[in-house]
Amino acid sequence: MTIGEAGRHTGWSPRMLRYLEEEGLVVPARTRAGYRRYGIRELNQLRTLAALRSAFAVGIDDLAFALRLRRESDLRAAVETWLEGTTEPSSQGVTPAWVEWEQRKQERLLTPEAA
Amino acid sequence: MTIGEAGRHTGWSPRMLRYLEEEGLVVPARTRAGYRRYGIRELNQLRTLAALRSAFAVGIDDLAFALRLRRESDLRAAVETWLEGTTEPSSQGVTPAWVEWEQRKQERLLTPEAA
DNA sequence: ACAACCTTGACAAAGCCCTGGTAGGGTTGT
DNA sequence: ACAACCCTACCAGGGCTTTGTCAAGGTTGT
Repeated sequence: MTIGEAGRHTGWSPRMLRYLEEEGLVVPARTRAGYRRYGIRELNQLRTLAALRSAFAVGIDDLAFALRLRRESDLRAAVETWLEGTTEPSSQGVTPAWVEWEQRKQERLLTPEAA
Repeated sequence: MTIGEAGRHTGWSPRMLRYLEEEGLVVPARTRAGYRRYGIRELNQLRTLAALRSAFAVGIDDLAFALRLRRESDLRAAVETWLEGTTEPSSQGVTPAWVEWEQRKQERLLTPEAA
């Protein structure tokens, strides 16, 4: 299935399909001559992507970031630790020791040169 | 610790601290008169945030999305399922049945009105 | 009381994201 | 061989993000 056909089946313009490939979100195989070849798998990705966007107002850059999170484990660890620091309820005035400890963990993650 | 002091300690401008609050990334408590009150917890969040940005080139919107992922479980499930469809190795020409099945899972997640 | 700080709200410039279009050239099925 | 399609590379414009600045007014420590 060529890029034009894929576009007609999914509602994306060829231009956008090339853009999505550039962003690493939907990367089709190529023929020997360089033509993009979309299969069932890619079609489903494209339809799902469109649905995600309209149902949750998720941007392309957001999905790209989610991909980065899956691929770069350092980044994932740092972000997760930061999220913990953000989401934990945190008592009002006092700062319990474990909070400090959590935050230290972040600093360690973010300064790899201290090895 | 007031917004100005927090800024001096972390390198953020007061303007940016208000912006970060607006985005839900670092939300300080308030005094009865409405002044923002930054504690150790917030200072650490701010420093870590700056480090994340410069070490991994992560945008503020990216972190905001990570927060959304943590809070909205529907969104998280949909994105994770989509990621699986994207990252799985996928054999060349044929489309094994389990891929179809995976993709169906996504469609189910994205059409809640089909209940 | 007064200086120094805080509040919200608005405007604005620089820059990036998204998307379309166009130009010049290669591939393919009939 | 020809029409219809695909490729890459570039420019462009509307919209959003990021950040600063200014205005008019409230709070606070000395």
